[in-house]
Amino acid sequence: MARKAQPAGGYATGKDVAQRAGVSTITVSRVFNPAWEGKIRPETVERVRQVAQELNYRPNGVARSLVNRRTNIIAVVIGQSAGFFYSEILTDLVRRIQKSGRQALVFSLDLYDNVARILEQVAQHRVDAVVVTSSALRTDVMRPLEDMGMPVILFKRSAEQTNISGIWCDERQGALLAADCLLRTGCRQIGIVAHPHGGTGRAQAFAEELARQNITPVQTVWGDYSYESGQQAARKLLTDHQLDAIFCEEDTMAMACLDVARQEFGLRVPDDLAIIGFDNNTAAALPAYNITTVAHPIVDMLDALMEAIEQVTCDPHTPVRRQFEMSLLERSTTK
Amino acid sequence: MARKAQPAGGYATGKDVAQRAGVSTITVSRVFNPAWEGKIRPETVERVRQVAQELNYRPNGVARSLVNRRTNIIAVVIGQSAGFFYSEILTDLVRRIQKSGRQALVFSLDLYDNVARILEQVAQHRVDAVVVTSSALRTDVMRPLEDMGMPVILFKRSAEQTNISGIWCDERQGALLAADCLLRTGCRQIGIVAHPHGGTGRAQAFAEELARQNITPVQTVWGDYSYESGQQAARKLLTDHQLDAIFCEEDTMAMACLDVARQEFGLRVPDDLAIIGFDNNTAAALPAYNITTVAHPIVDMLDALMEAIEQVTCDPHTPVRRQFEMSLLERSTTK
DNA sequence: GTGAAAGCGCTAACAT
DNA sequence: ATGTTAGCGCTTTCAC
Repeated sequence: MARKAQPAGGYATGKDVAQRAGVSTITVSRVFNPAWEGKIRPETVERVRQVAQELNYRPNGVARSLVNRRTNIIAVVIGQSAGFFYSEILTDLVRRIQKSGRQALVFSLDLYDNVARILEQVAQHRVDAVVVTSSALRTDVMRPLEDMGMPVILFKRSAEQTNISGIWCDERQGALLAADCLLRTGCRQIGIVAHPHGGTGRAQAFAEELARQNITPVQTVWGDYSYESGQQAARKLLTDHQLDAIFCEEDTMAMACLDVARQEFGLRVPDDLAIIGFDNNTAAALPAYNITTVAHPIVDMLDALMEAIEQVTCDPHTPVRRQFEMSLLERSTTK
Repeated sequence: MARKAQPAGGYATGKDVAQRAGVSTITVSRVFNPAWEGKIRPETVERVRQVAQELNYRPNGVARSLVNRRTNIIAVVIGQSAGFFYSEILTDLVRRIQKSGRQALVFSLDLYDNVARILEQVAQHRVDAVVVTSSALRTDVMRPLEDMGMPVILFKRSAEQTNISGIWCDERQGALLAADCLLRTGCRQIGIVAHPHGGTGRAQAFAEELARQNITPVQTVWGDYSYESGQQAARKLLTDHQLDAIFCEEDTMAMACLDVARQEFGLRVPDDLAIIGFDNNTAAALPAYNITTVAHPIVDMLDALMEAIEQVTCDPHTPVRRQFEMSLLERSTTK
């Protein structure tokens, strides 16, 4: 095979192909550009393709991006408290992006301190848009990107306080659904597991709704969306009080509560204790958990996101903003 | 703020900064190049940085890549039967890549037919290396990349039949561990859930080890690594036969077996039925499942992968190949 | 310490 | 239907 036909060190270029095929570089360019389909003499196309194959030539996407001022790359920034939820969303999102003819450059934030550096990398890459799913990220951190004029789309995190593009849910409304469910089924001694600066306002909205019905949450304890923090939260709540319900700001913590309640406190769920989570993780839907939870209409949201990407890559200066409603999935941890 | 100082439509360039700072473009380039740190008069640096900030200037990574012949991007190709396993690996991997100063361009394969097209995109992007974790991908599909001279590293999938770079496990040895465990604890009526063309040889090695001890598996049924396929497999096995153990080629299916055995057949695990999985999913480790499983030394493997990336980006023509041993995590689904 | 010229690989605009 | 010219934004010589 003609494996070694390229110039040492690098890849074959359009010029290499052009010379060997006896045409100009622009002709090679056109052969590999769908827009010129059919506007080049078939035998020329044939010859160019032939030589290209011999040389293992592929158009250099980097050079193309430079000229076209479009990379066809979407940056996807995911948060550190990924848990089960974001990693699922991630693969879905990547597939959608791929299907739209683009590619996903994925960034994962684990610590606060390097966020600026990472966003700096995003900025330098001249991606066509940035999708941010990390709810732990304060919006002002994204200012450098916005100031550059790089389109930012917040996904599945509140964008209410800003005028950036965003696809999010009315999480207060979701929290109301949870509160209603518990109150409706007779729960009165209610504990809450919340993130100290989750910024989602889920627990707050939940507590407010209880208050409207003259119920005060027995206790609120903190968790960081990890399974372990959920365990500790549950131990604390169930040791200190005689509860009949726990509301968790996130499913992974709800799963931990369920395990602790059953295995460590011998409670029957939902008879002795009801548990409601938030987010509809894949894992929470497993039969051994089957957690009642407040769910995002994730498919619709992804549809909206892809539309937003399409829009925003055409006109970066008009933000696309859509809010969705949440729904309650009543499974087996509530009556 | 000087938000609108850029030329219409695009981003500020080094030239823009140079003009406004009264220097040449090359000086701007140097100010933003770490290698020139300290070799430029501090007041020049100061002035350039000042103007750059006013203009929201960032060096154009695309242009840099074109000149440097390095994108600092690693392509990561993940398979369709992602389940819980790959999505976790993915976020870990992305973080590692990030920490090494590179970025991850993620591709997800869902259907067989567009694989070639997707790999074509990978090829055009001039990524510094390609990491392939999809075990459903036949190695010959990667030939175009290799022929181009683009470094491919197989990760967590057998690379034994090839001479491509790879980081993988001795899955036969892993399967032996599972077989030993079941036989040692007195299991004799053993069912198997395998992937018809998983190509991992896990079930085969498992069966061979049983044979060495004069045991024949009662039945082998097929699953595609999904939870649902695991359910069906379990129903079939447990309806047809009186088993005392099931070996699953993958954890998600083992979880399904556990649920079906407990909830639909009223079996006690591990007393009535032992279950062993493979891969050590995060979900399989949850207390409500706590599946005994054959695990990859995933941290070591990621370390090795990052080393391999480092190597291969320097010298693309010397493959880096390492095989690891697997270990048995005895949890609560075996005696 | 800084600059001028050339070129990375490609394509838009204008020829022919 | 194909070629020429110029330039995308940056960096690498080689000068000064």
